Amino acid sequence: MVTIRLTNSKTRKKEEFRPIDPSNVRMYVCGPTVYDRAHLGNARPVVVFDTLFRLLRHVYGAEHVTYVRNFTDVDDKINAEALRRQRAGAPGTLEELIRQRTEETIAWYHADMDALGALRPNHEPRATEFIGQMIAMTQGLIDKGHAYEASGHVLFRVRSYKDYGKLSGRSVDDMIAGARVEVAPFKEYPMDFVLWKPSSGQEPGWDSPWGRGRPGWHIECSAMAHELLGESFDIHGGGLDLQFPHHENEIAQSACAHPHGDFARYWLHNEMLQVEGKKMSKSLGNFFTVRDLLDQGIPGEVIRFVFLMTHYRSPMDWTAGKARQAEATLAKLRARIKSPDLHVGAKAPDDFVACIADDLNTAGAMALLVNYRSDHEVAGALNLLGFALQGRAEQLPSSSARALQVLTARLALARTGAMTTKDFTAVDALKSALTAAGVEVRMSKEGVELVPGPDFDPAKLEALQ
RNA sequence: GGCGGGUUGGCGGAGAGGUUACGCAGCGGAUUGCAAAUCCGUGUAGACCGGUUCGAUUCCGGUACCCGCCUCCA
Repeated sequence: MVTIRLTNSKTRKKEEFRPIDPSNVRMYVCGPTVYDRAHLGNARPVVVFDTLFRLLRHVYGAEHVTYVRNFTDVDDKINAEALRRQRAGAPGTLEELIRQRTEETIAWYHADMDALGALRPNHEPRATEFIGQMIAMTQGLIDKGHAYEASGHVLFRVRSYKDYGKLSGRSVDDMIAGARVEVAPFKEYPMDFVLWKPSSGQEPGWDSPWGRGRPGWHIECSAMAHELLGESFDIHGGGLDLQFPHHENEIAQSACAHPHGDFARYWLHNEMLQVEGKKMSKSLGNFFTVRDLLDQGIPGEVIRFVFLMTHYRSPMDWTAGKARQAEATLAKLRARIKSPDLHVGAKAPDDFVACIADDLNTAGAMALLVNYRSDHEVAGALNLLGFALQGRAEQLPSSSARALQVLTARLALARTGAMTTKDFTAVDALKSALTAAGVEVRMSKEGVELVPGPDFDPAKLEALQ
């Protein structure tokens, strides 16, 4: 059995991973708020935890791992977008427009993350499907004295949980001293946070013991994790930005609601993404979505490869240069696998698995990968990381494949002739036309080989026939 | 202001208290009609200052700089 070691944010140490139940390893990862296209930063945790998911499946068996990632579909940004559409003349009630918006965003999200080669989690619960559980949990917290009702809101009583701040290494007093947010007047204590809040007529709402309202953000993850994974589960993941306050609040709620459970035993946080050395933000104008990159012709697997080149606990800098290098490296790796069909089920080499099992050291694993000499090792490693074995060349439409065959033969013939006549003008003309179509021309003693490159243009190629 | 993280060769980026990381680029060579691709060879880097040690880039302390979270955007 491979030993997996993970850096647990809870203890700040790299620890050996021991699942509660090896026949059902359970992981929860915070998913997106579905109000708009996922930006590149949203994709990092998806790729990181997809890698962990694949590793767990490799070690414990695919049917023995349960991965849950939620969709937050109750949020003021969604409401705002729906309202904007209604004002712009879109037909339907606000509720319908909200539903429409979340449905369409989830479809985008799926399409974009599929393109990155991320497996779908076993469960993708939507907050709106678990309102009942959230209300029950909130009521339970009130009953136990961990929460209170004030001005139509229900608030969590932070001082009732002694370990509050432990995960993020903050003391409650320090946070109050440095707080920059205005404190709502109905709070008993400045750090108390909302479990339930009232909804106006326009806002989506559900009936509750505290009137028509909607849940606060943090309670959904606690309620859904409990419902789908139980009082105690193995891994909870998300971006470092969520460590405080989101995860801190999840722990407080869950620990108080289910004092006999551990909630999550291992907490994993991925560092943030930057773009060309700077934080990606709308104000800096370097903000872009996964779809933007895909539309620019950067394949999803290249994005995935770039992400894996950096360890998940280091800030990752997205640069155009890295994308180019990743694309070239990936193409080279593929070129080594002469017969992809023979390696469909190839297992990753032991040292490769061990490297990834060591706190997801994907960057180190990449170094091993580029040095494997056998097809089978390369294929196994690519399989584990979720890369297809077939590159662009094998996925060509049949018309392009035929054109390549024809042109290979023609070039070889012209070259053989030129060898004797010493007149290479025709050969060179064909070669530059092929290069212009994005095809790499390889000529050696063994013969002629045409390899479509990243800029391959099937139309130009077929025109040459 | 509070809390956390980082600083490795031209670039990217790991591990390990003492032996070449690795990749890309560069340079030299082989090969090639010319190229490309490929193959071979080539780089003693570790922010700064102390400490521990026979020995530190790796451990400890401090300094500087950078970054993130605490605030809509992850």
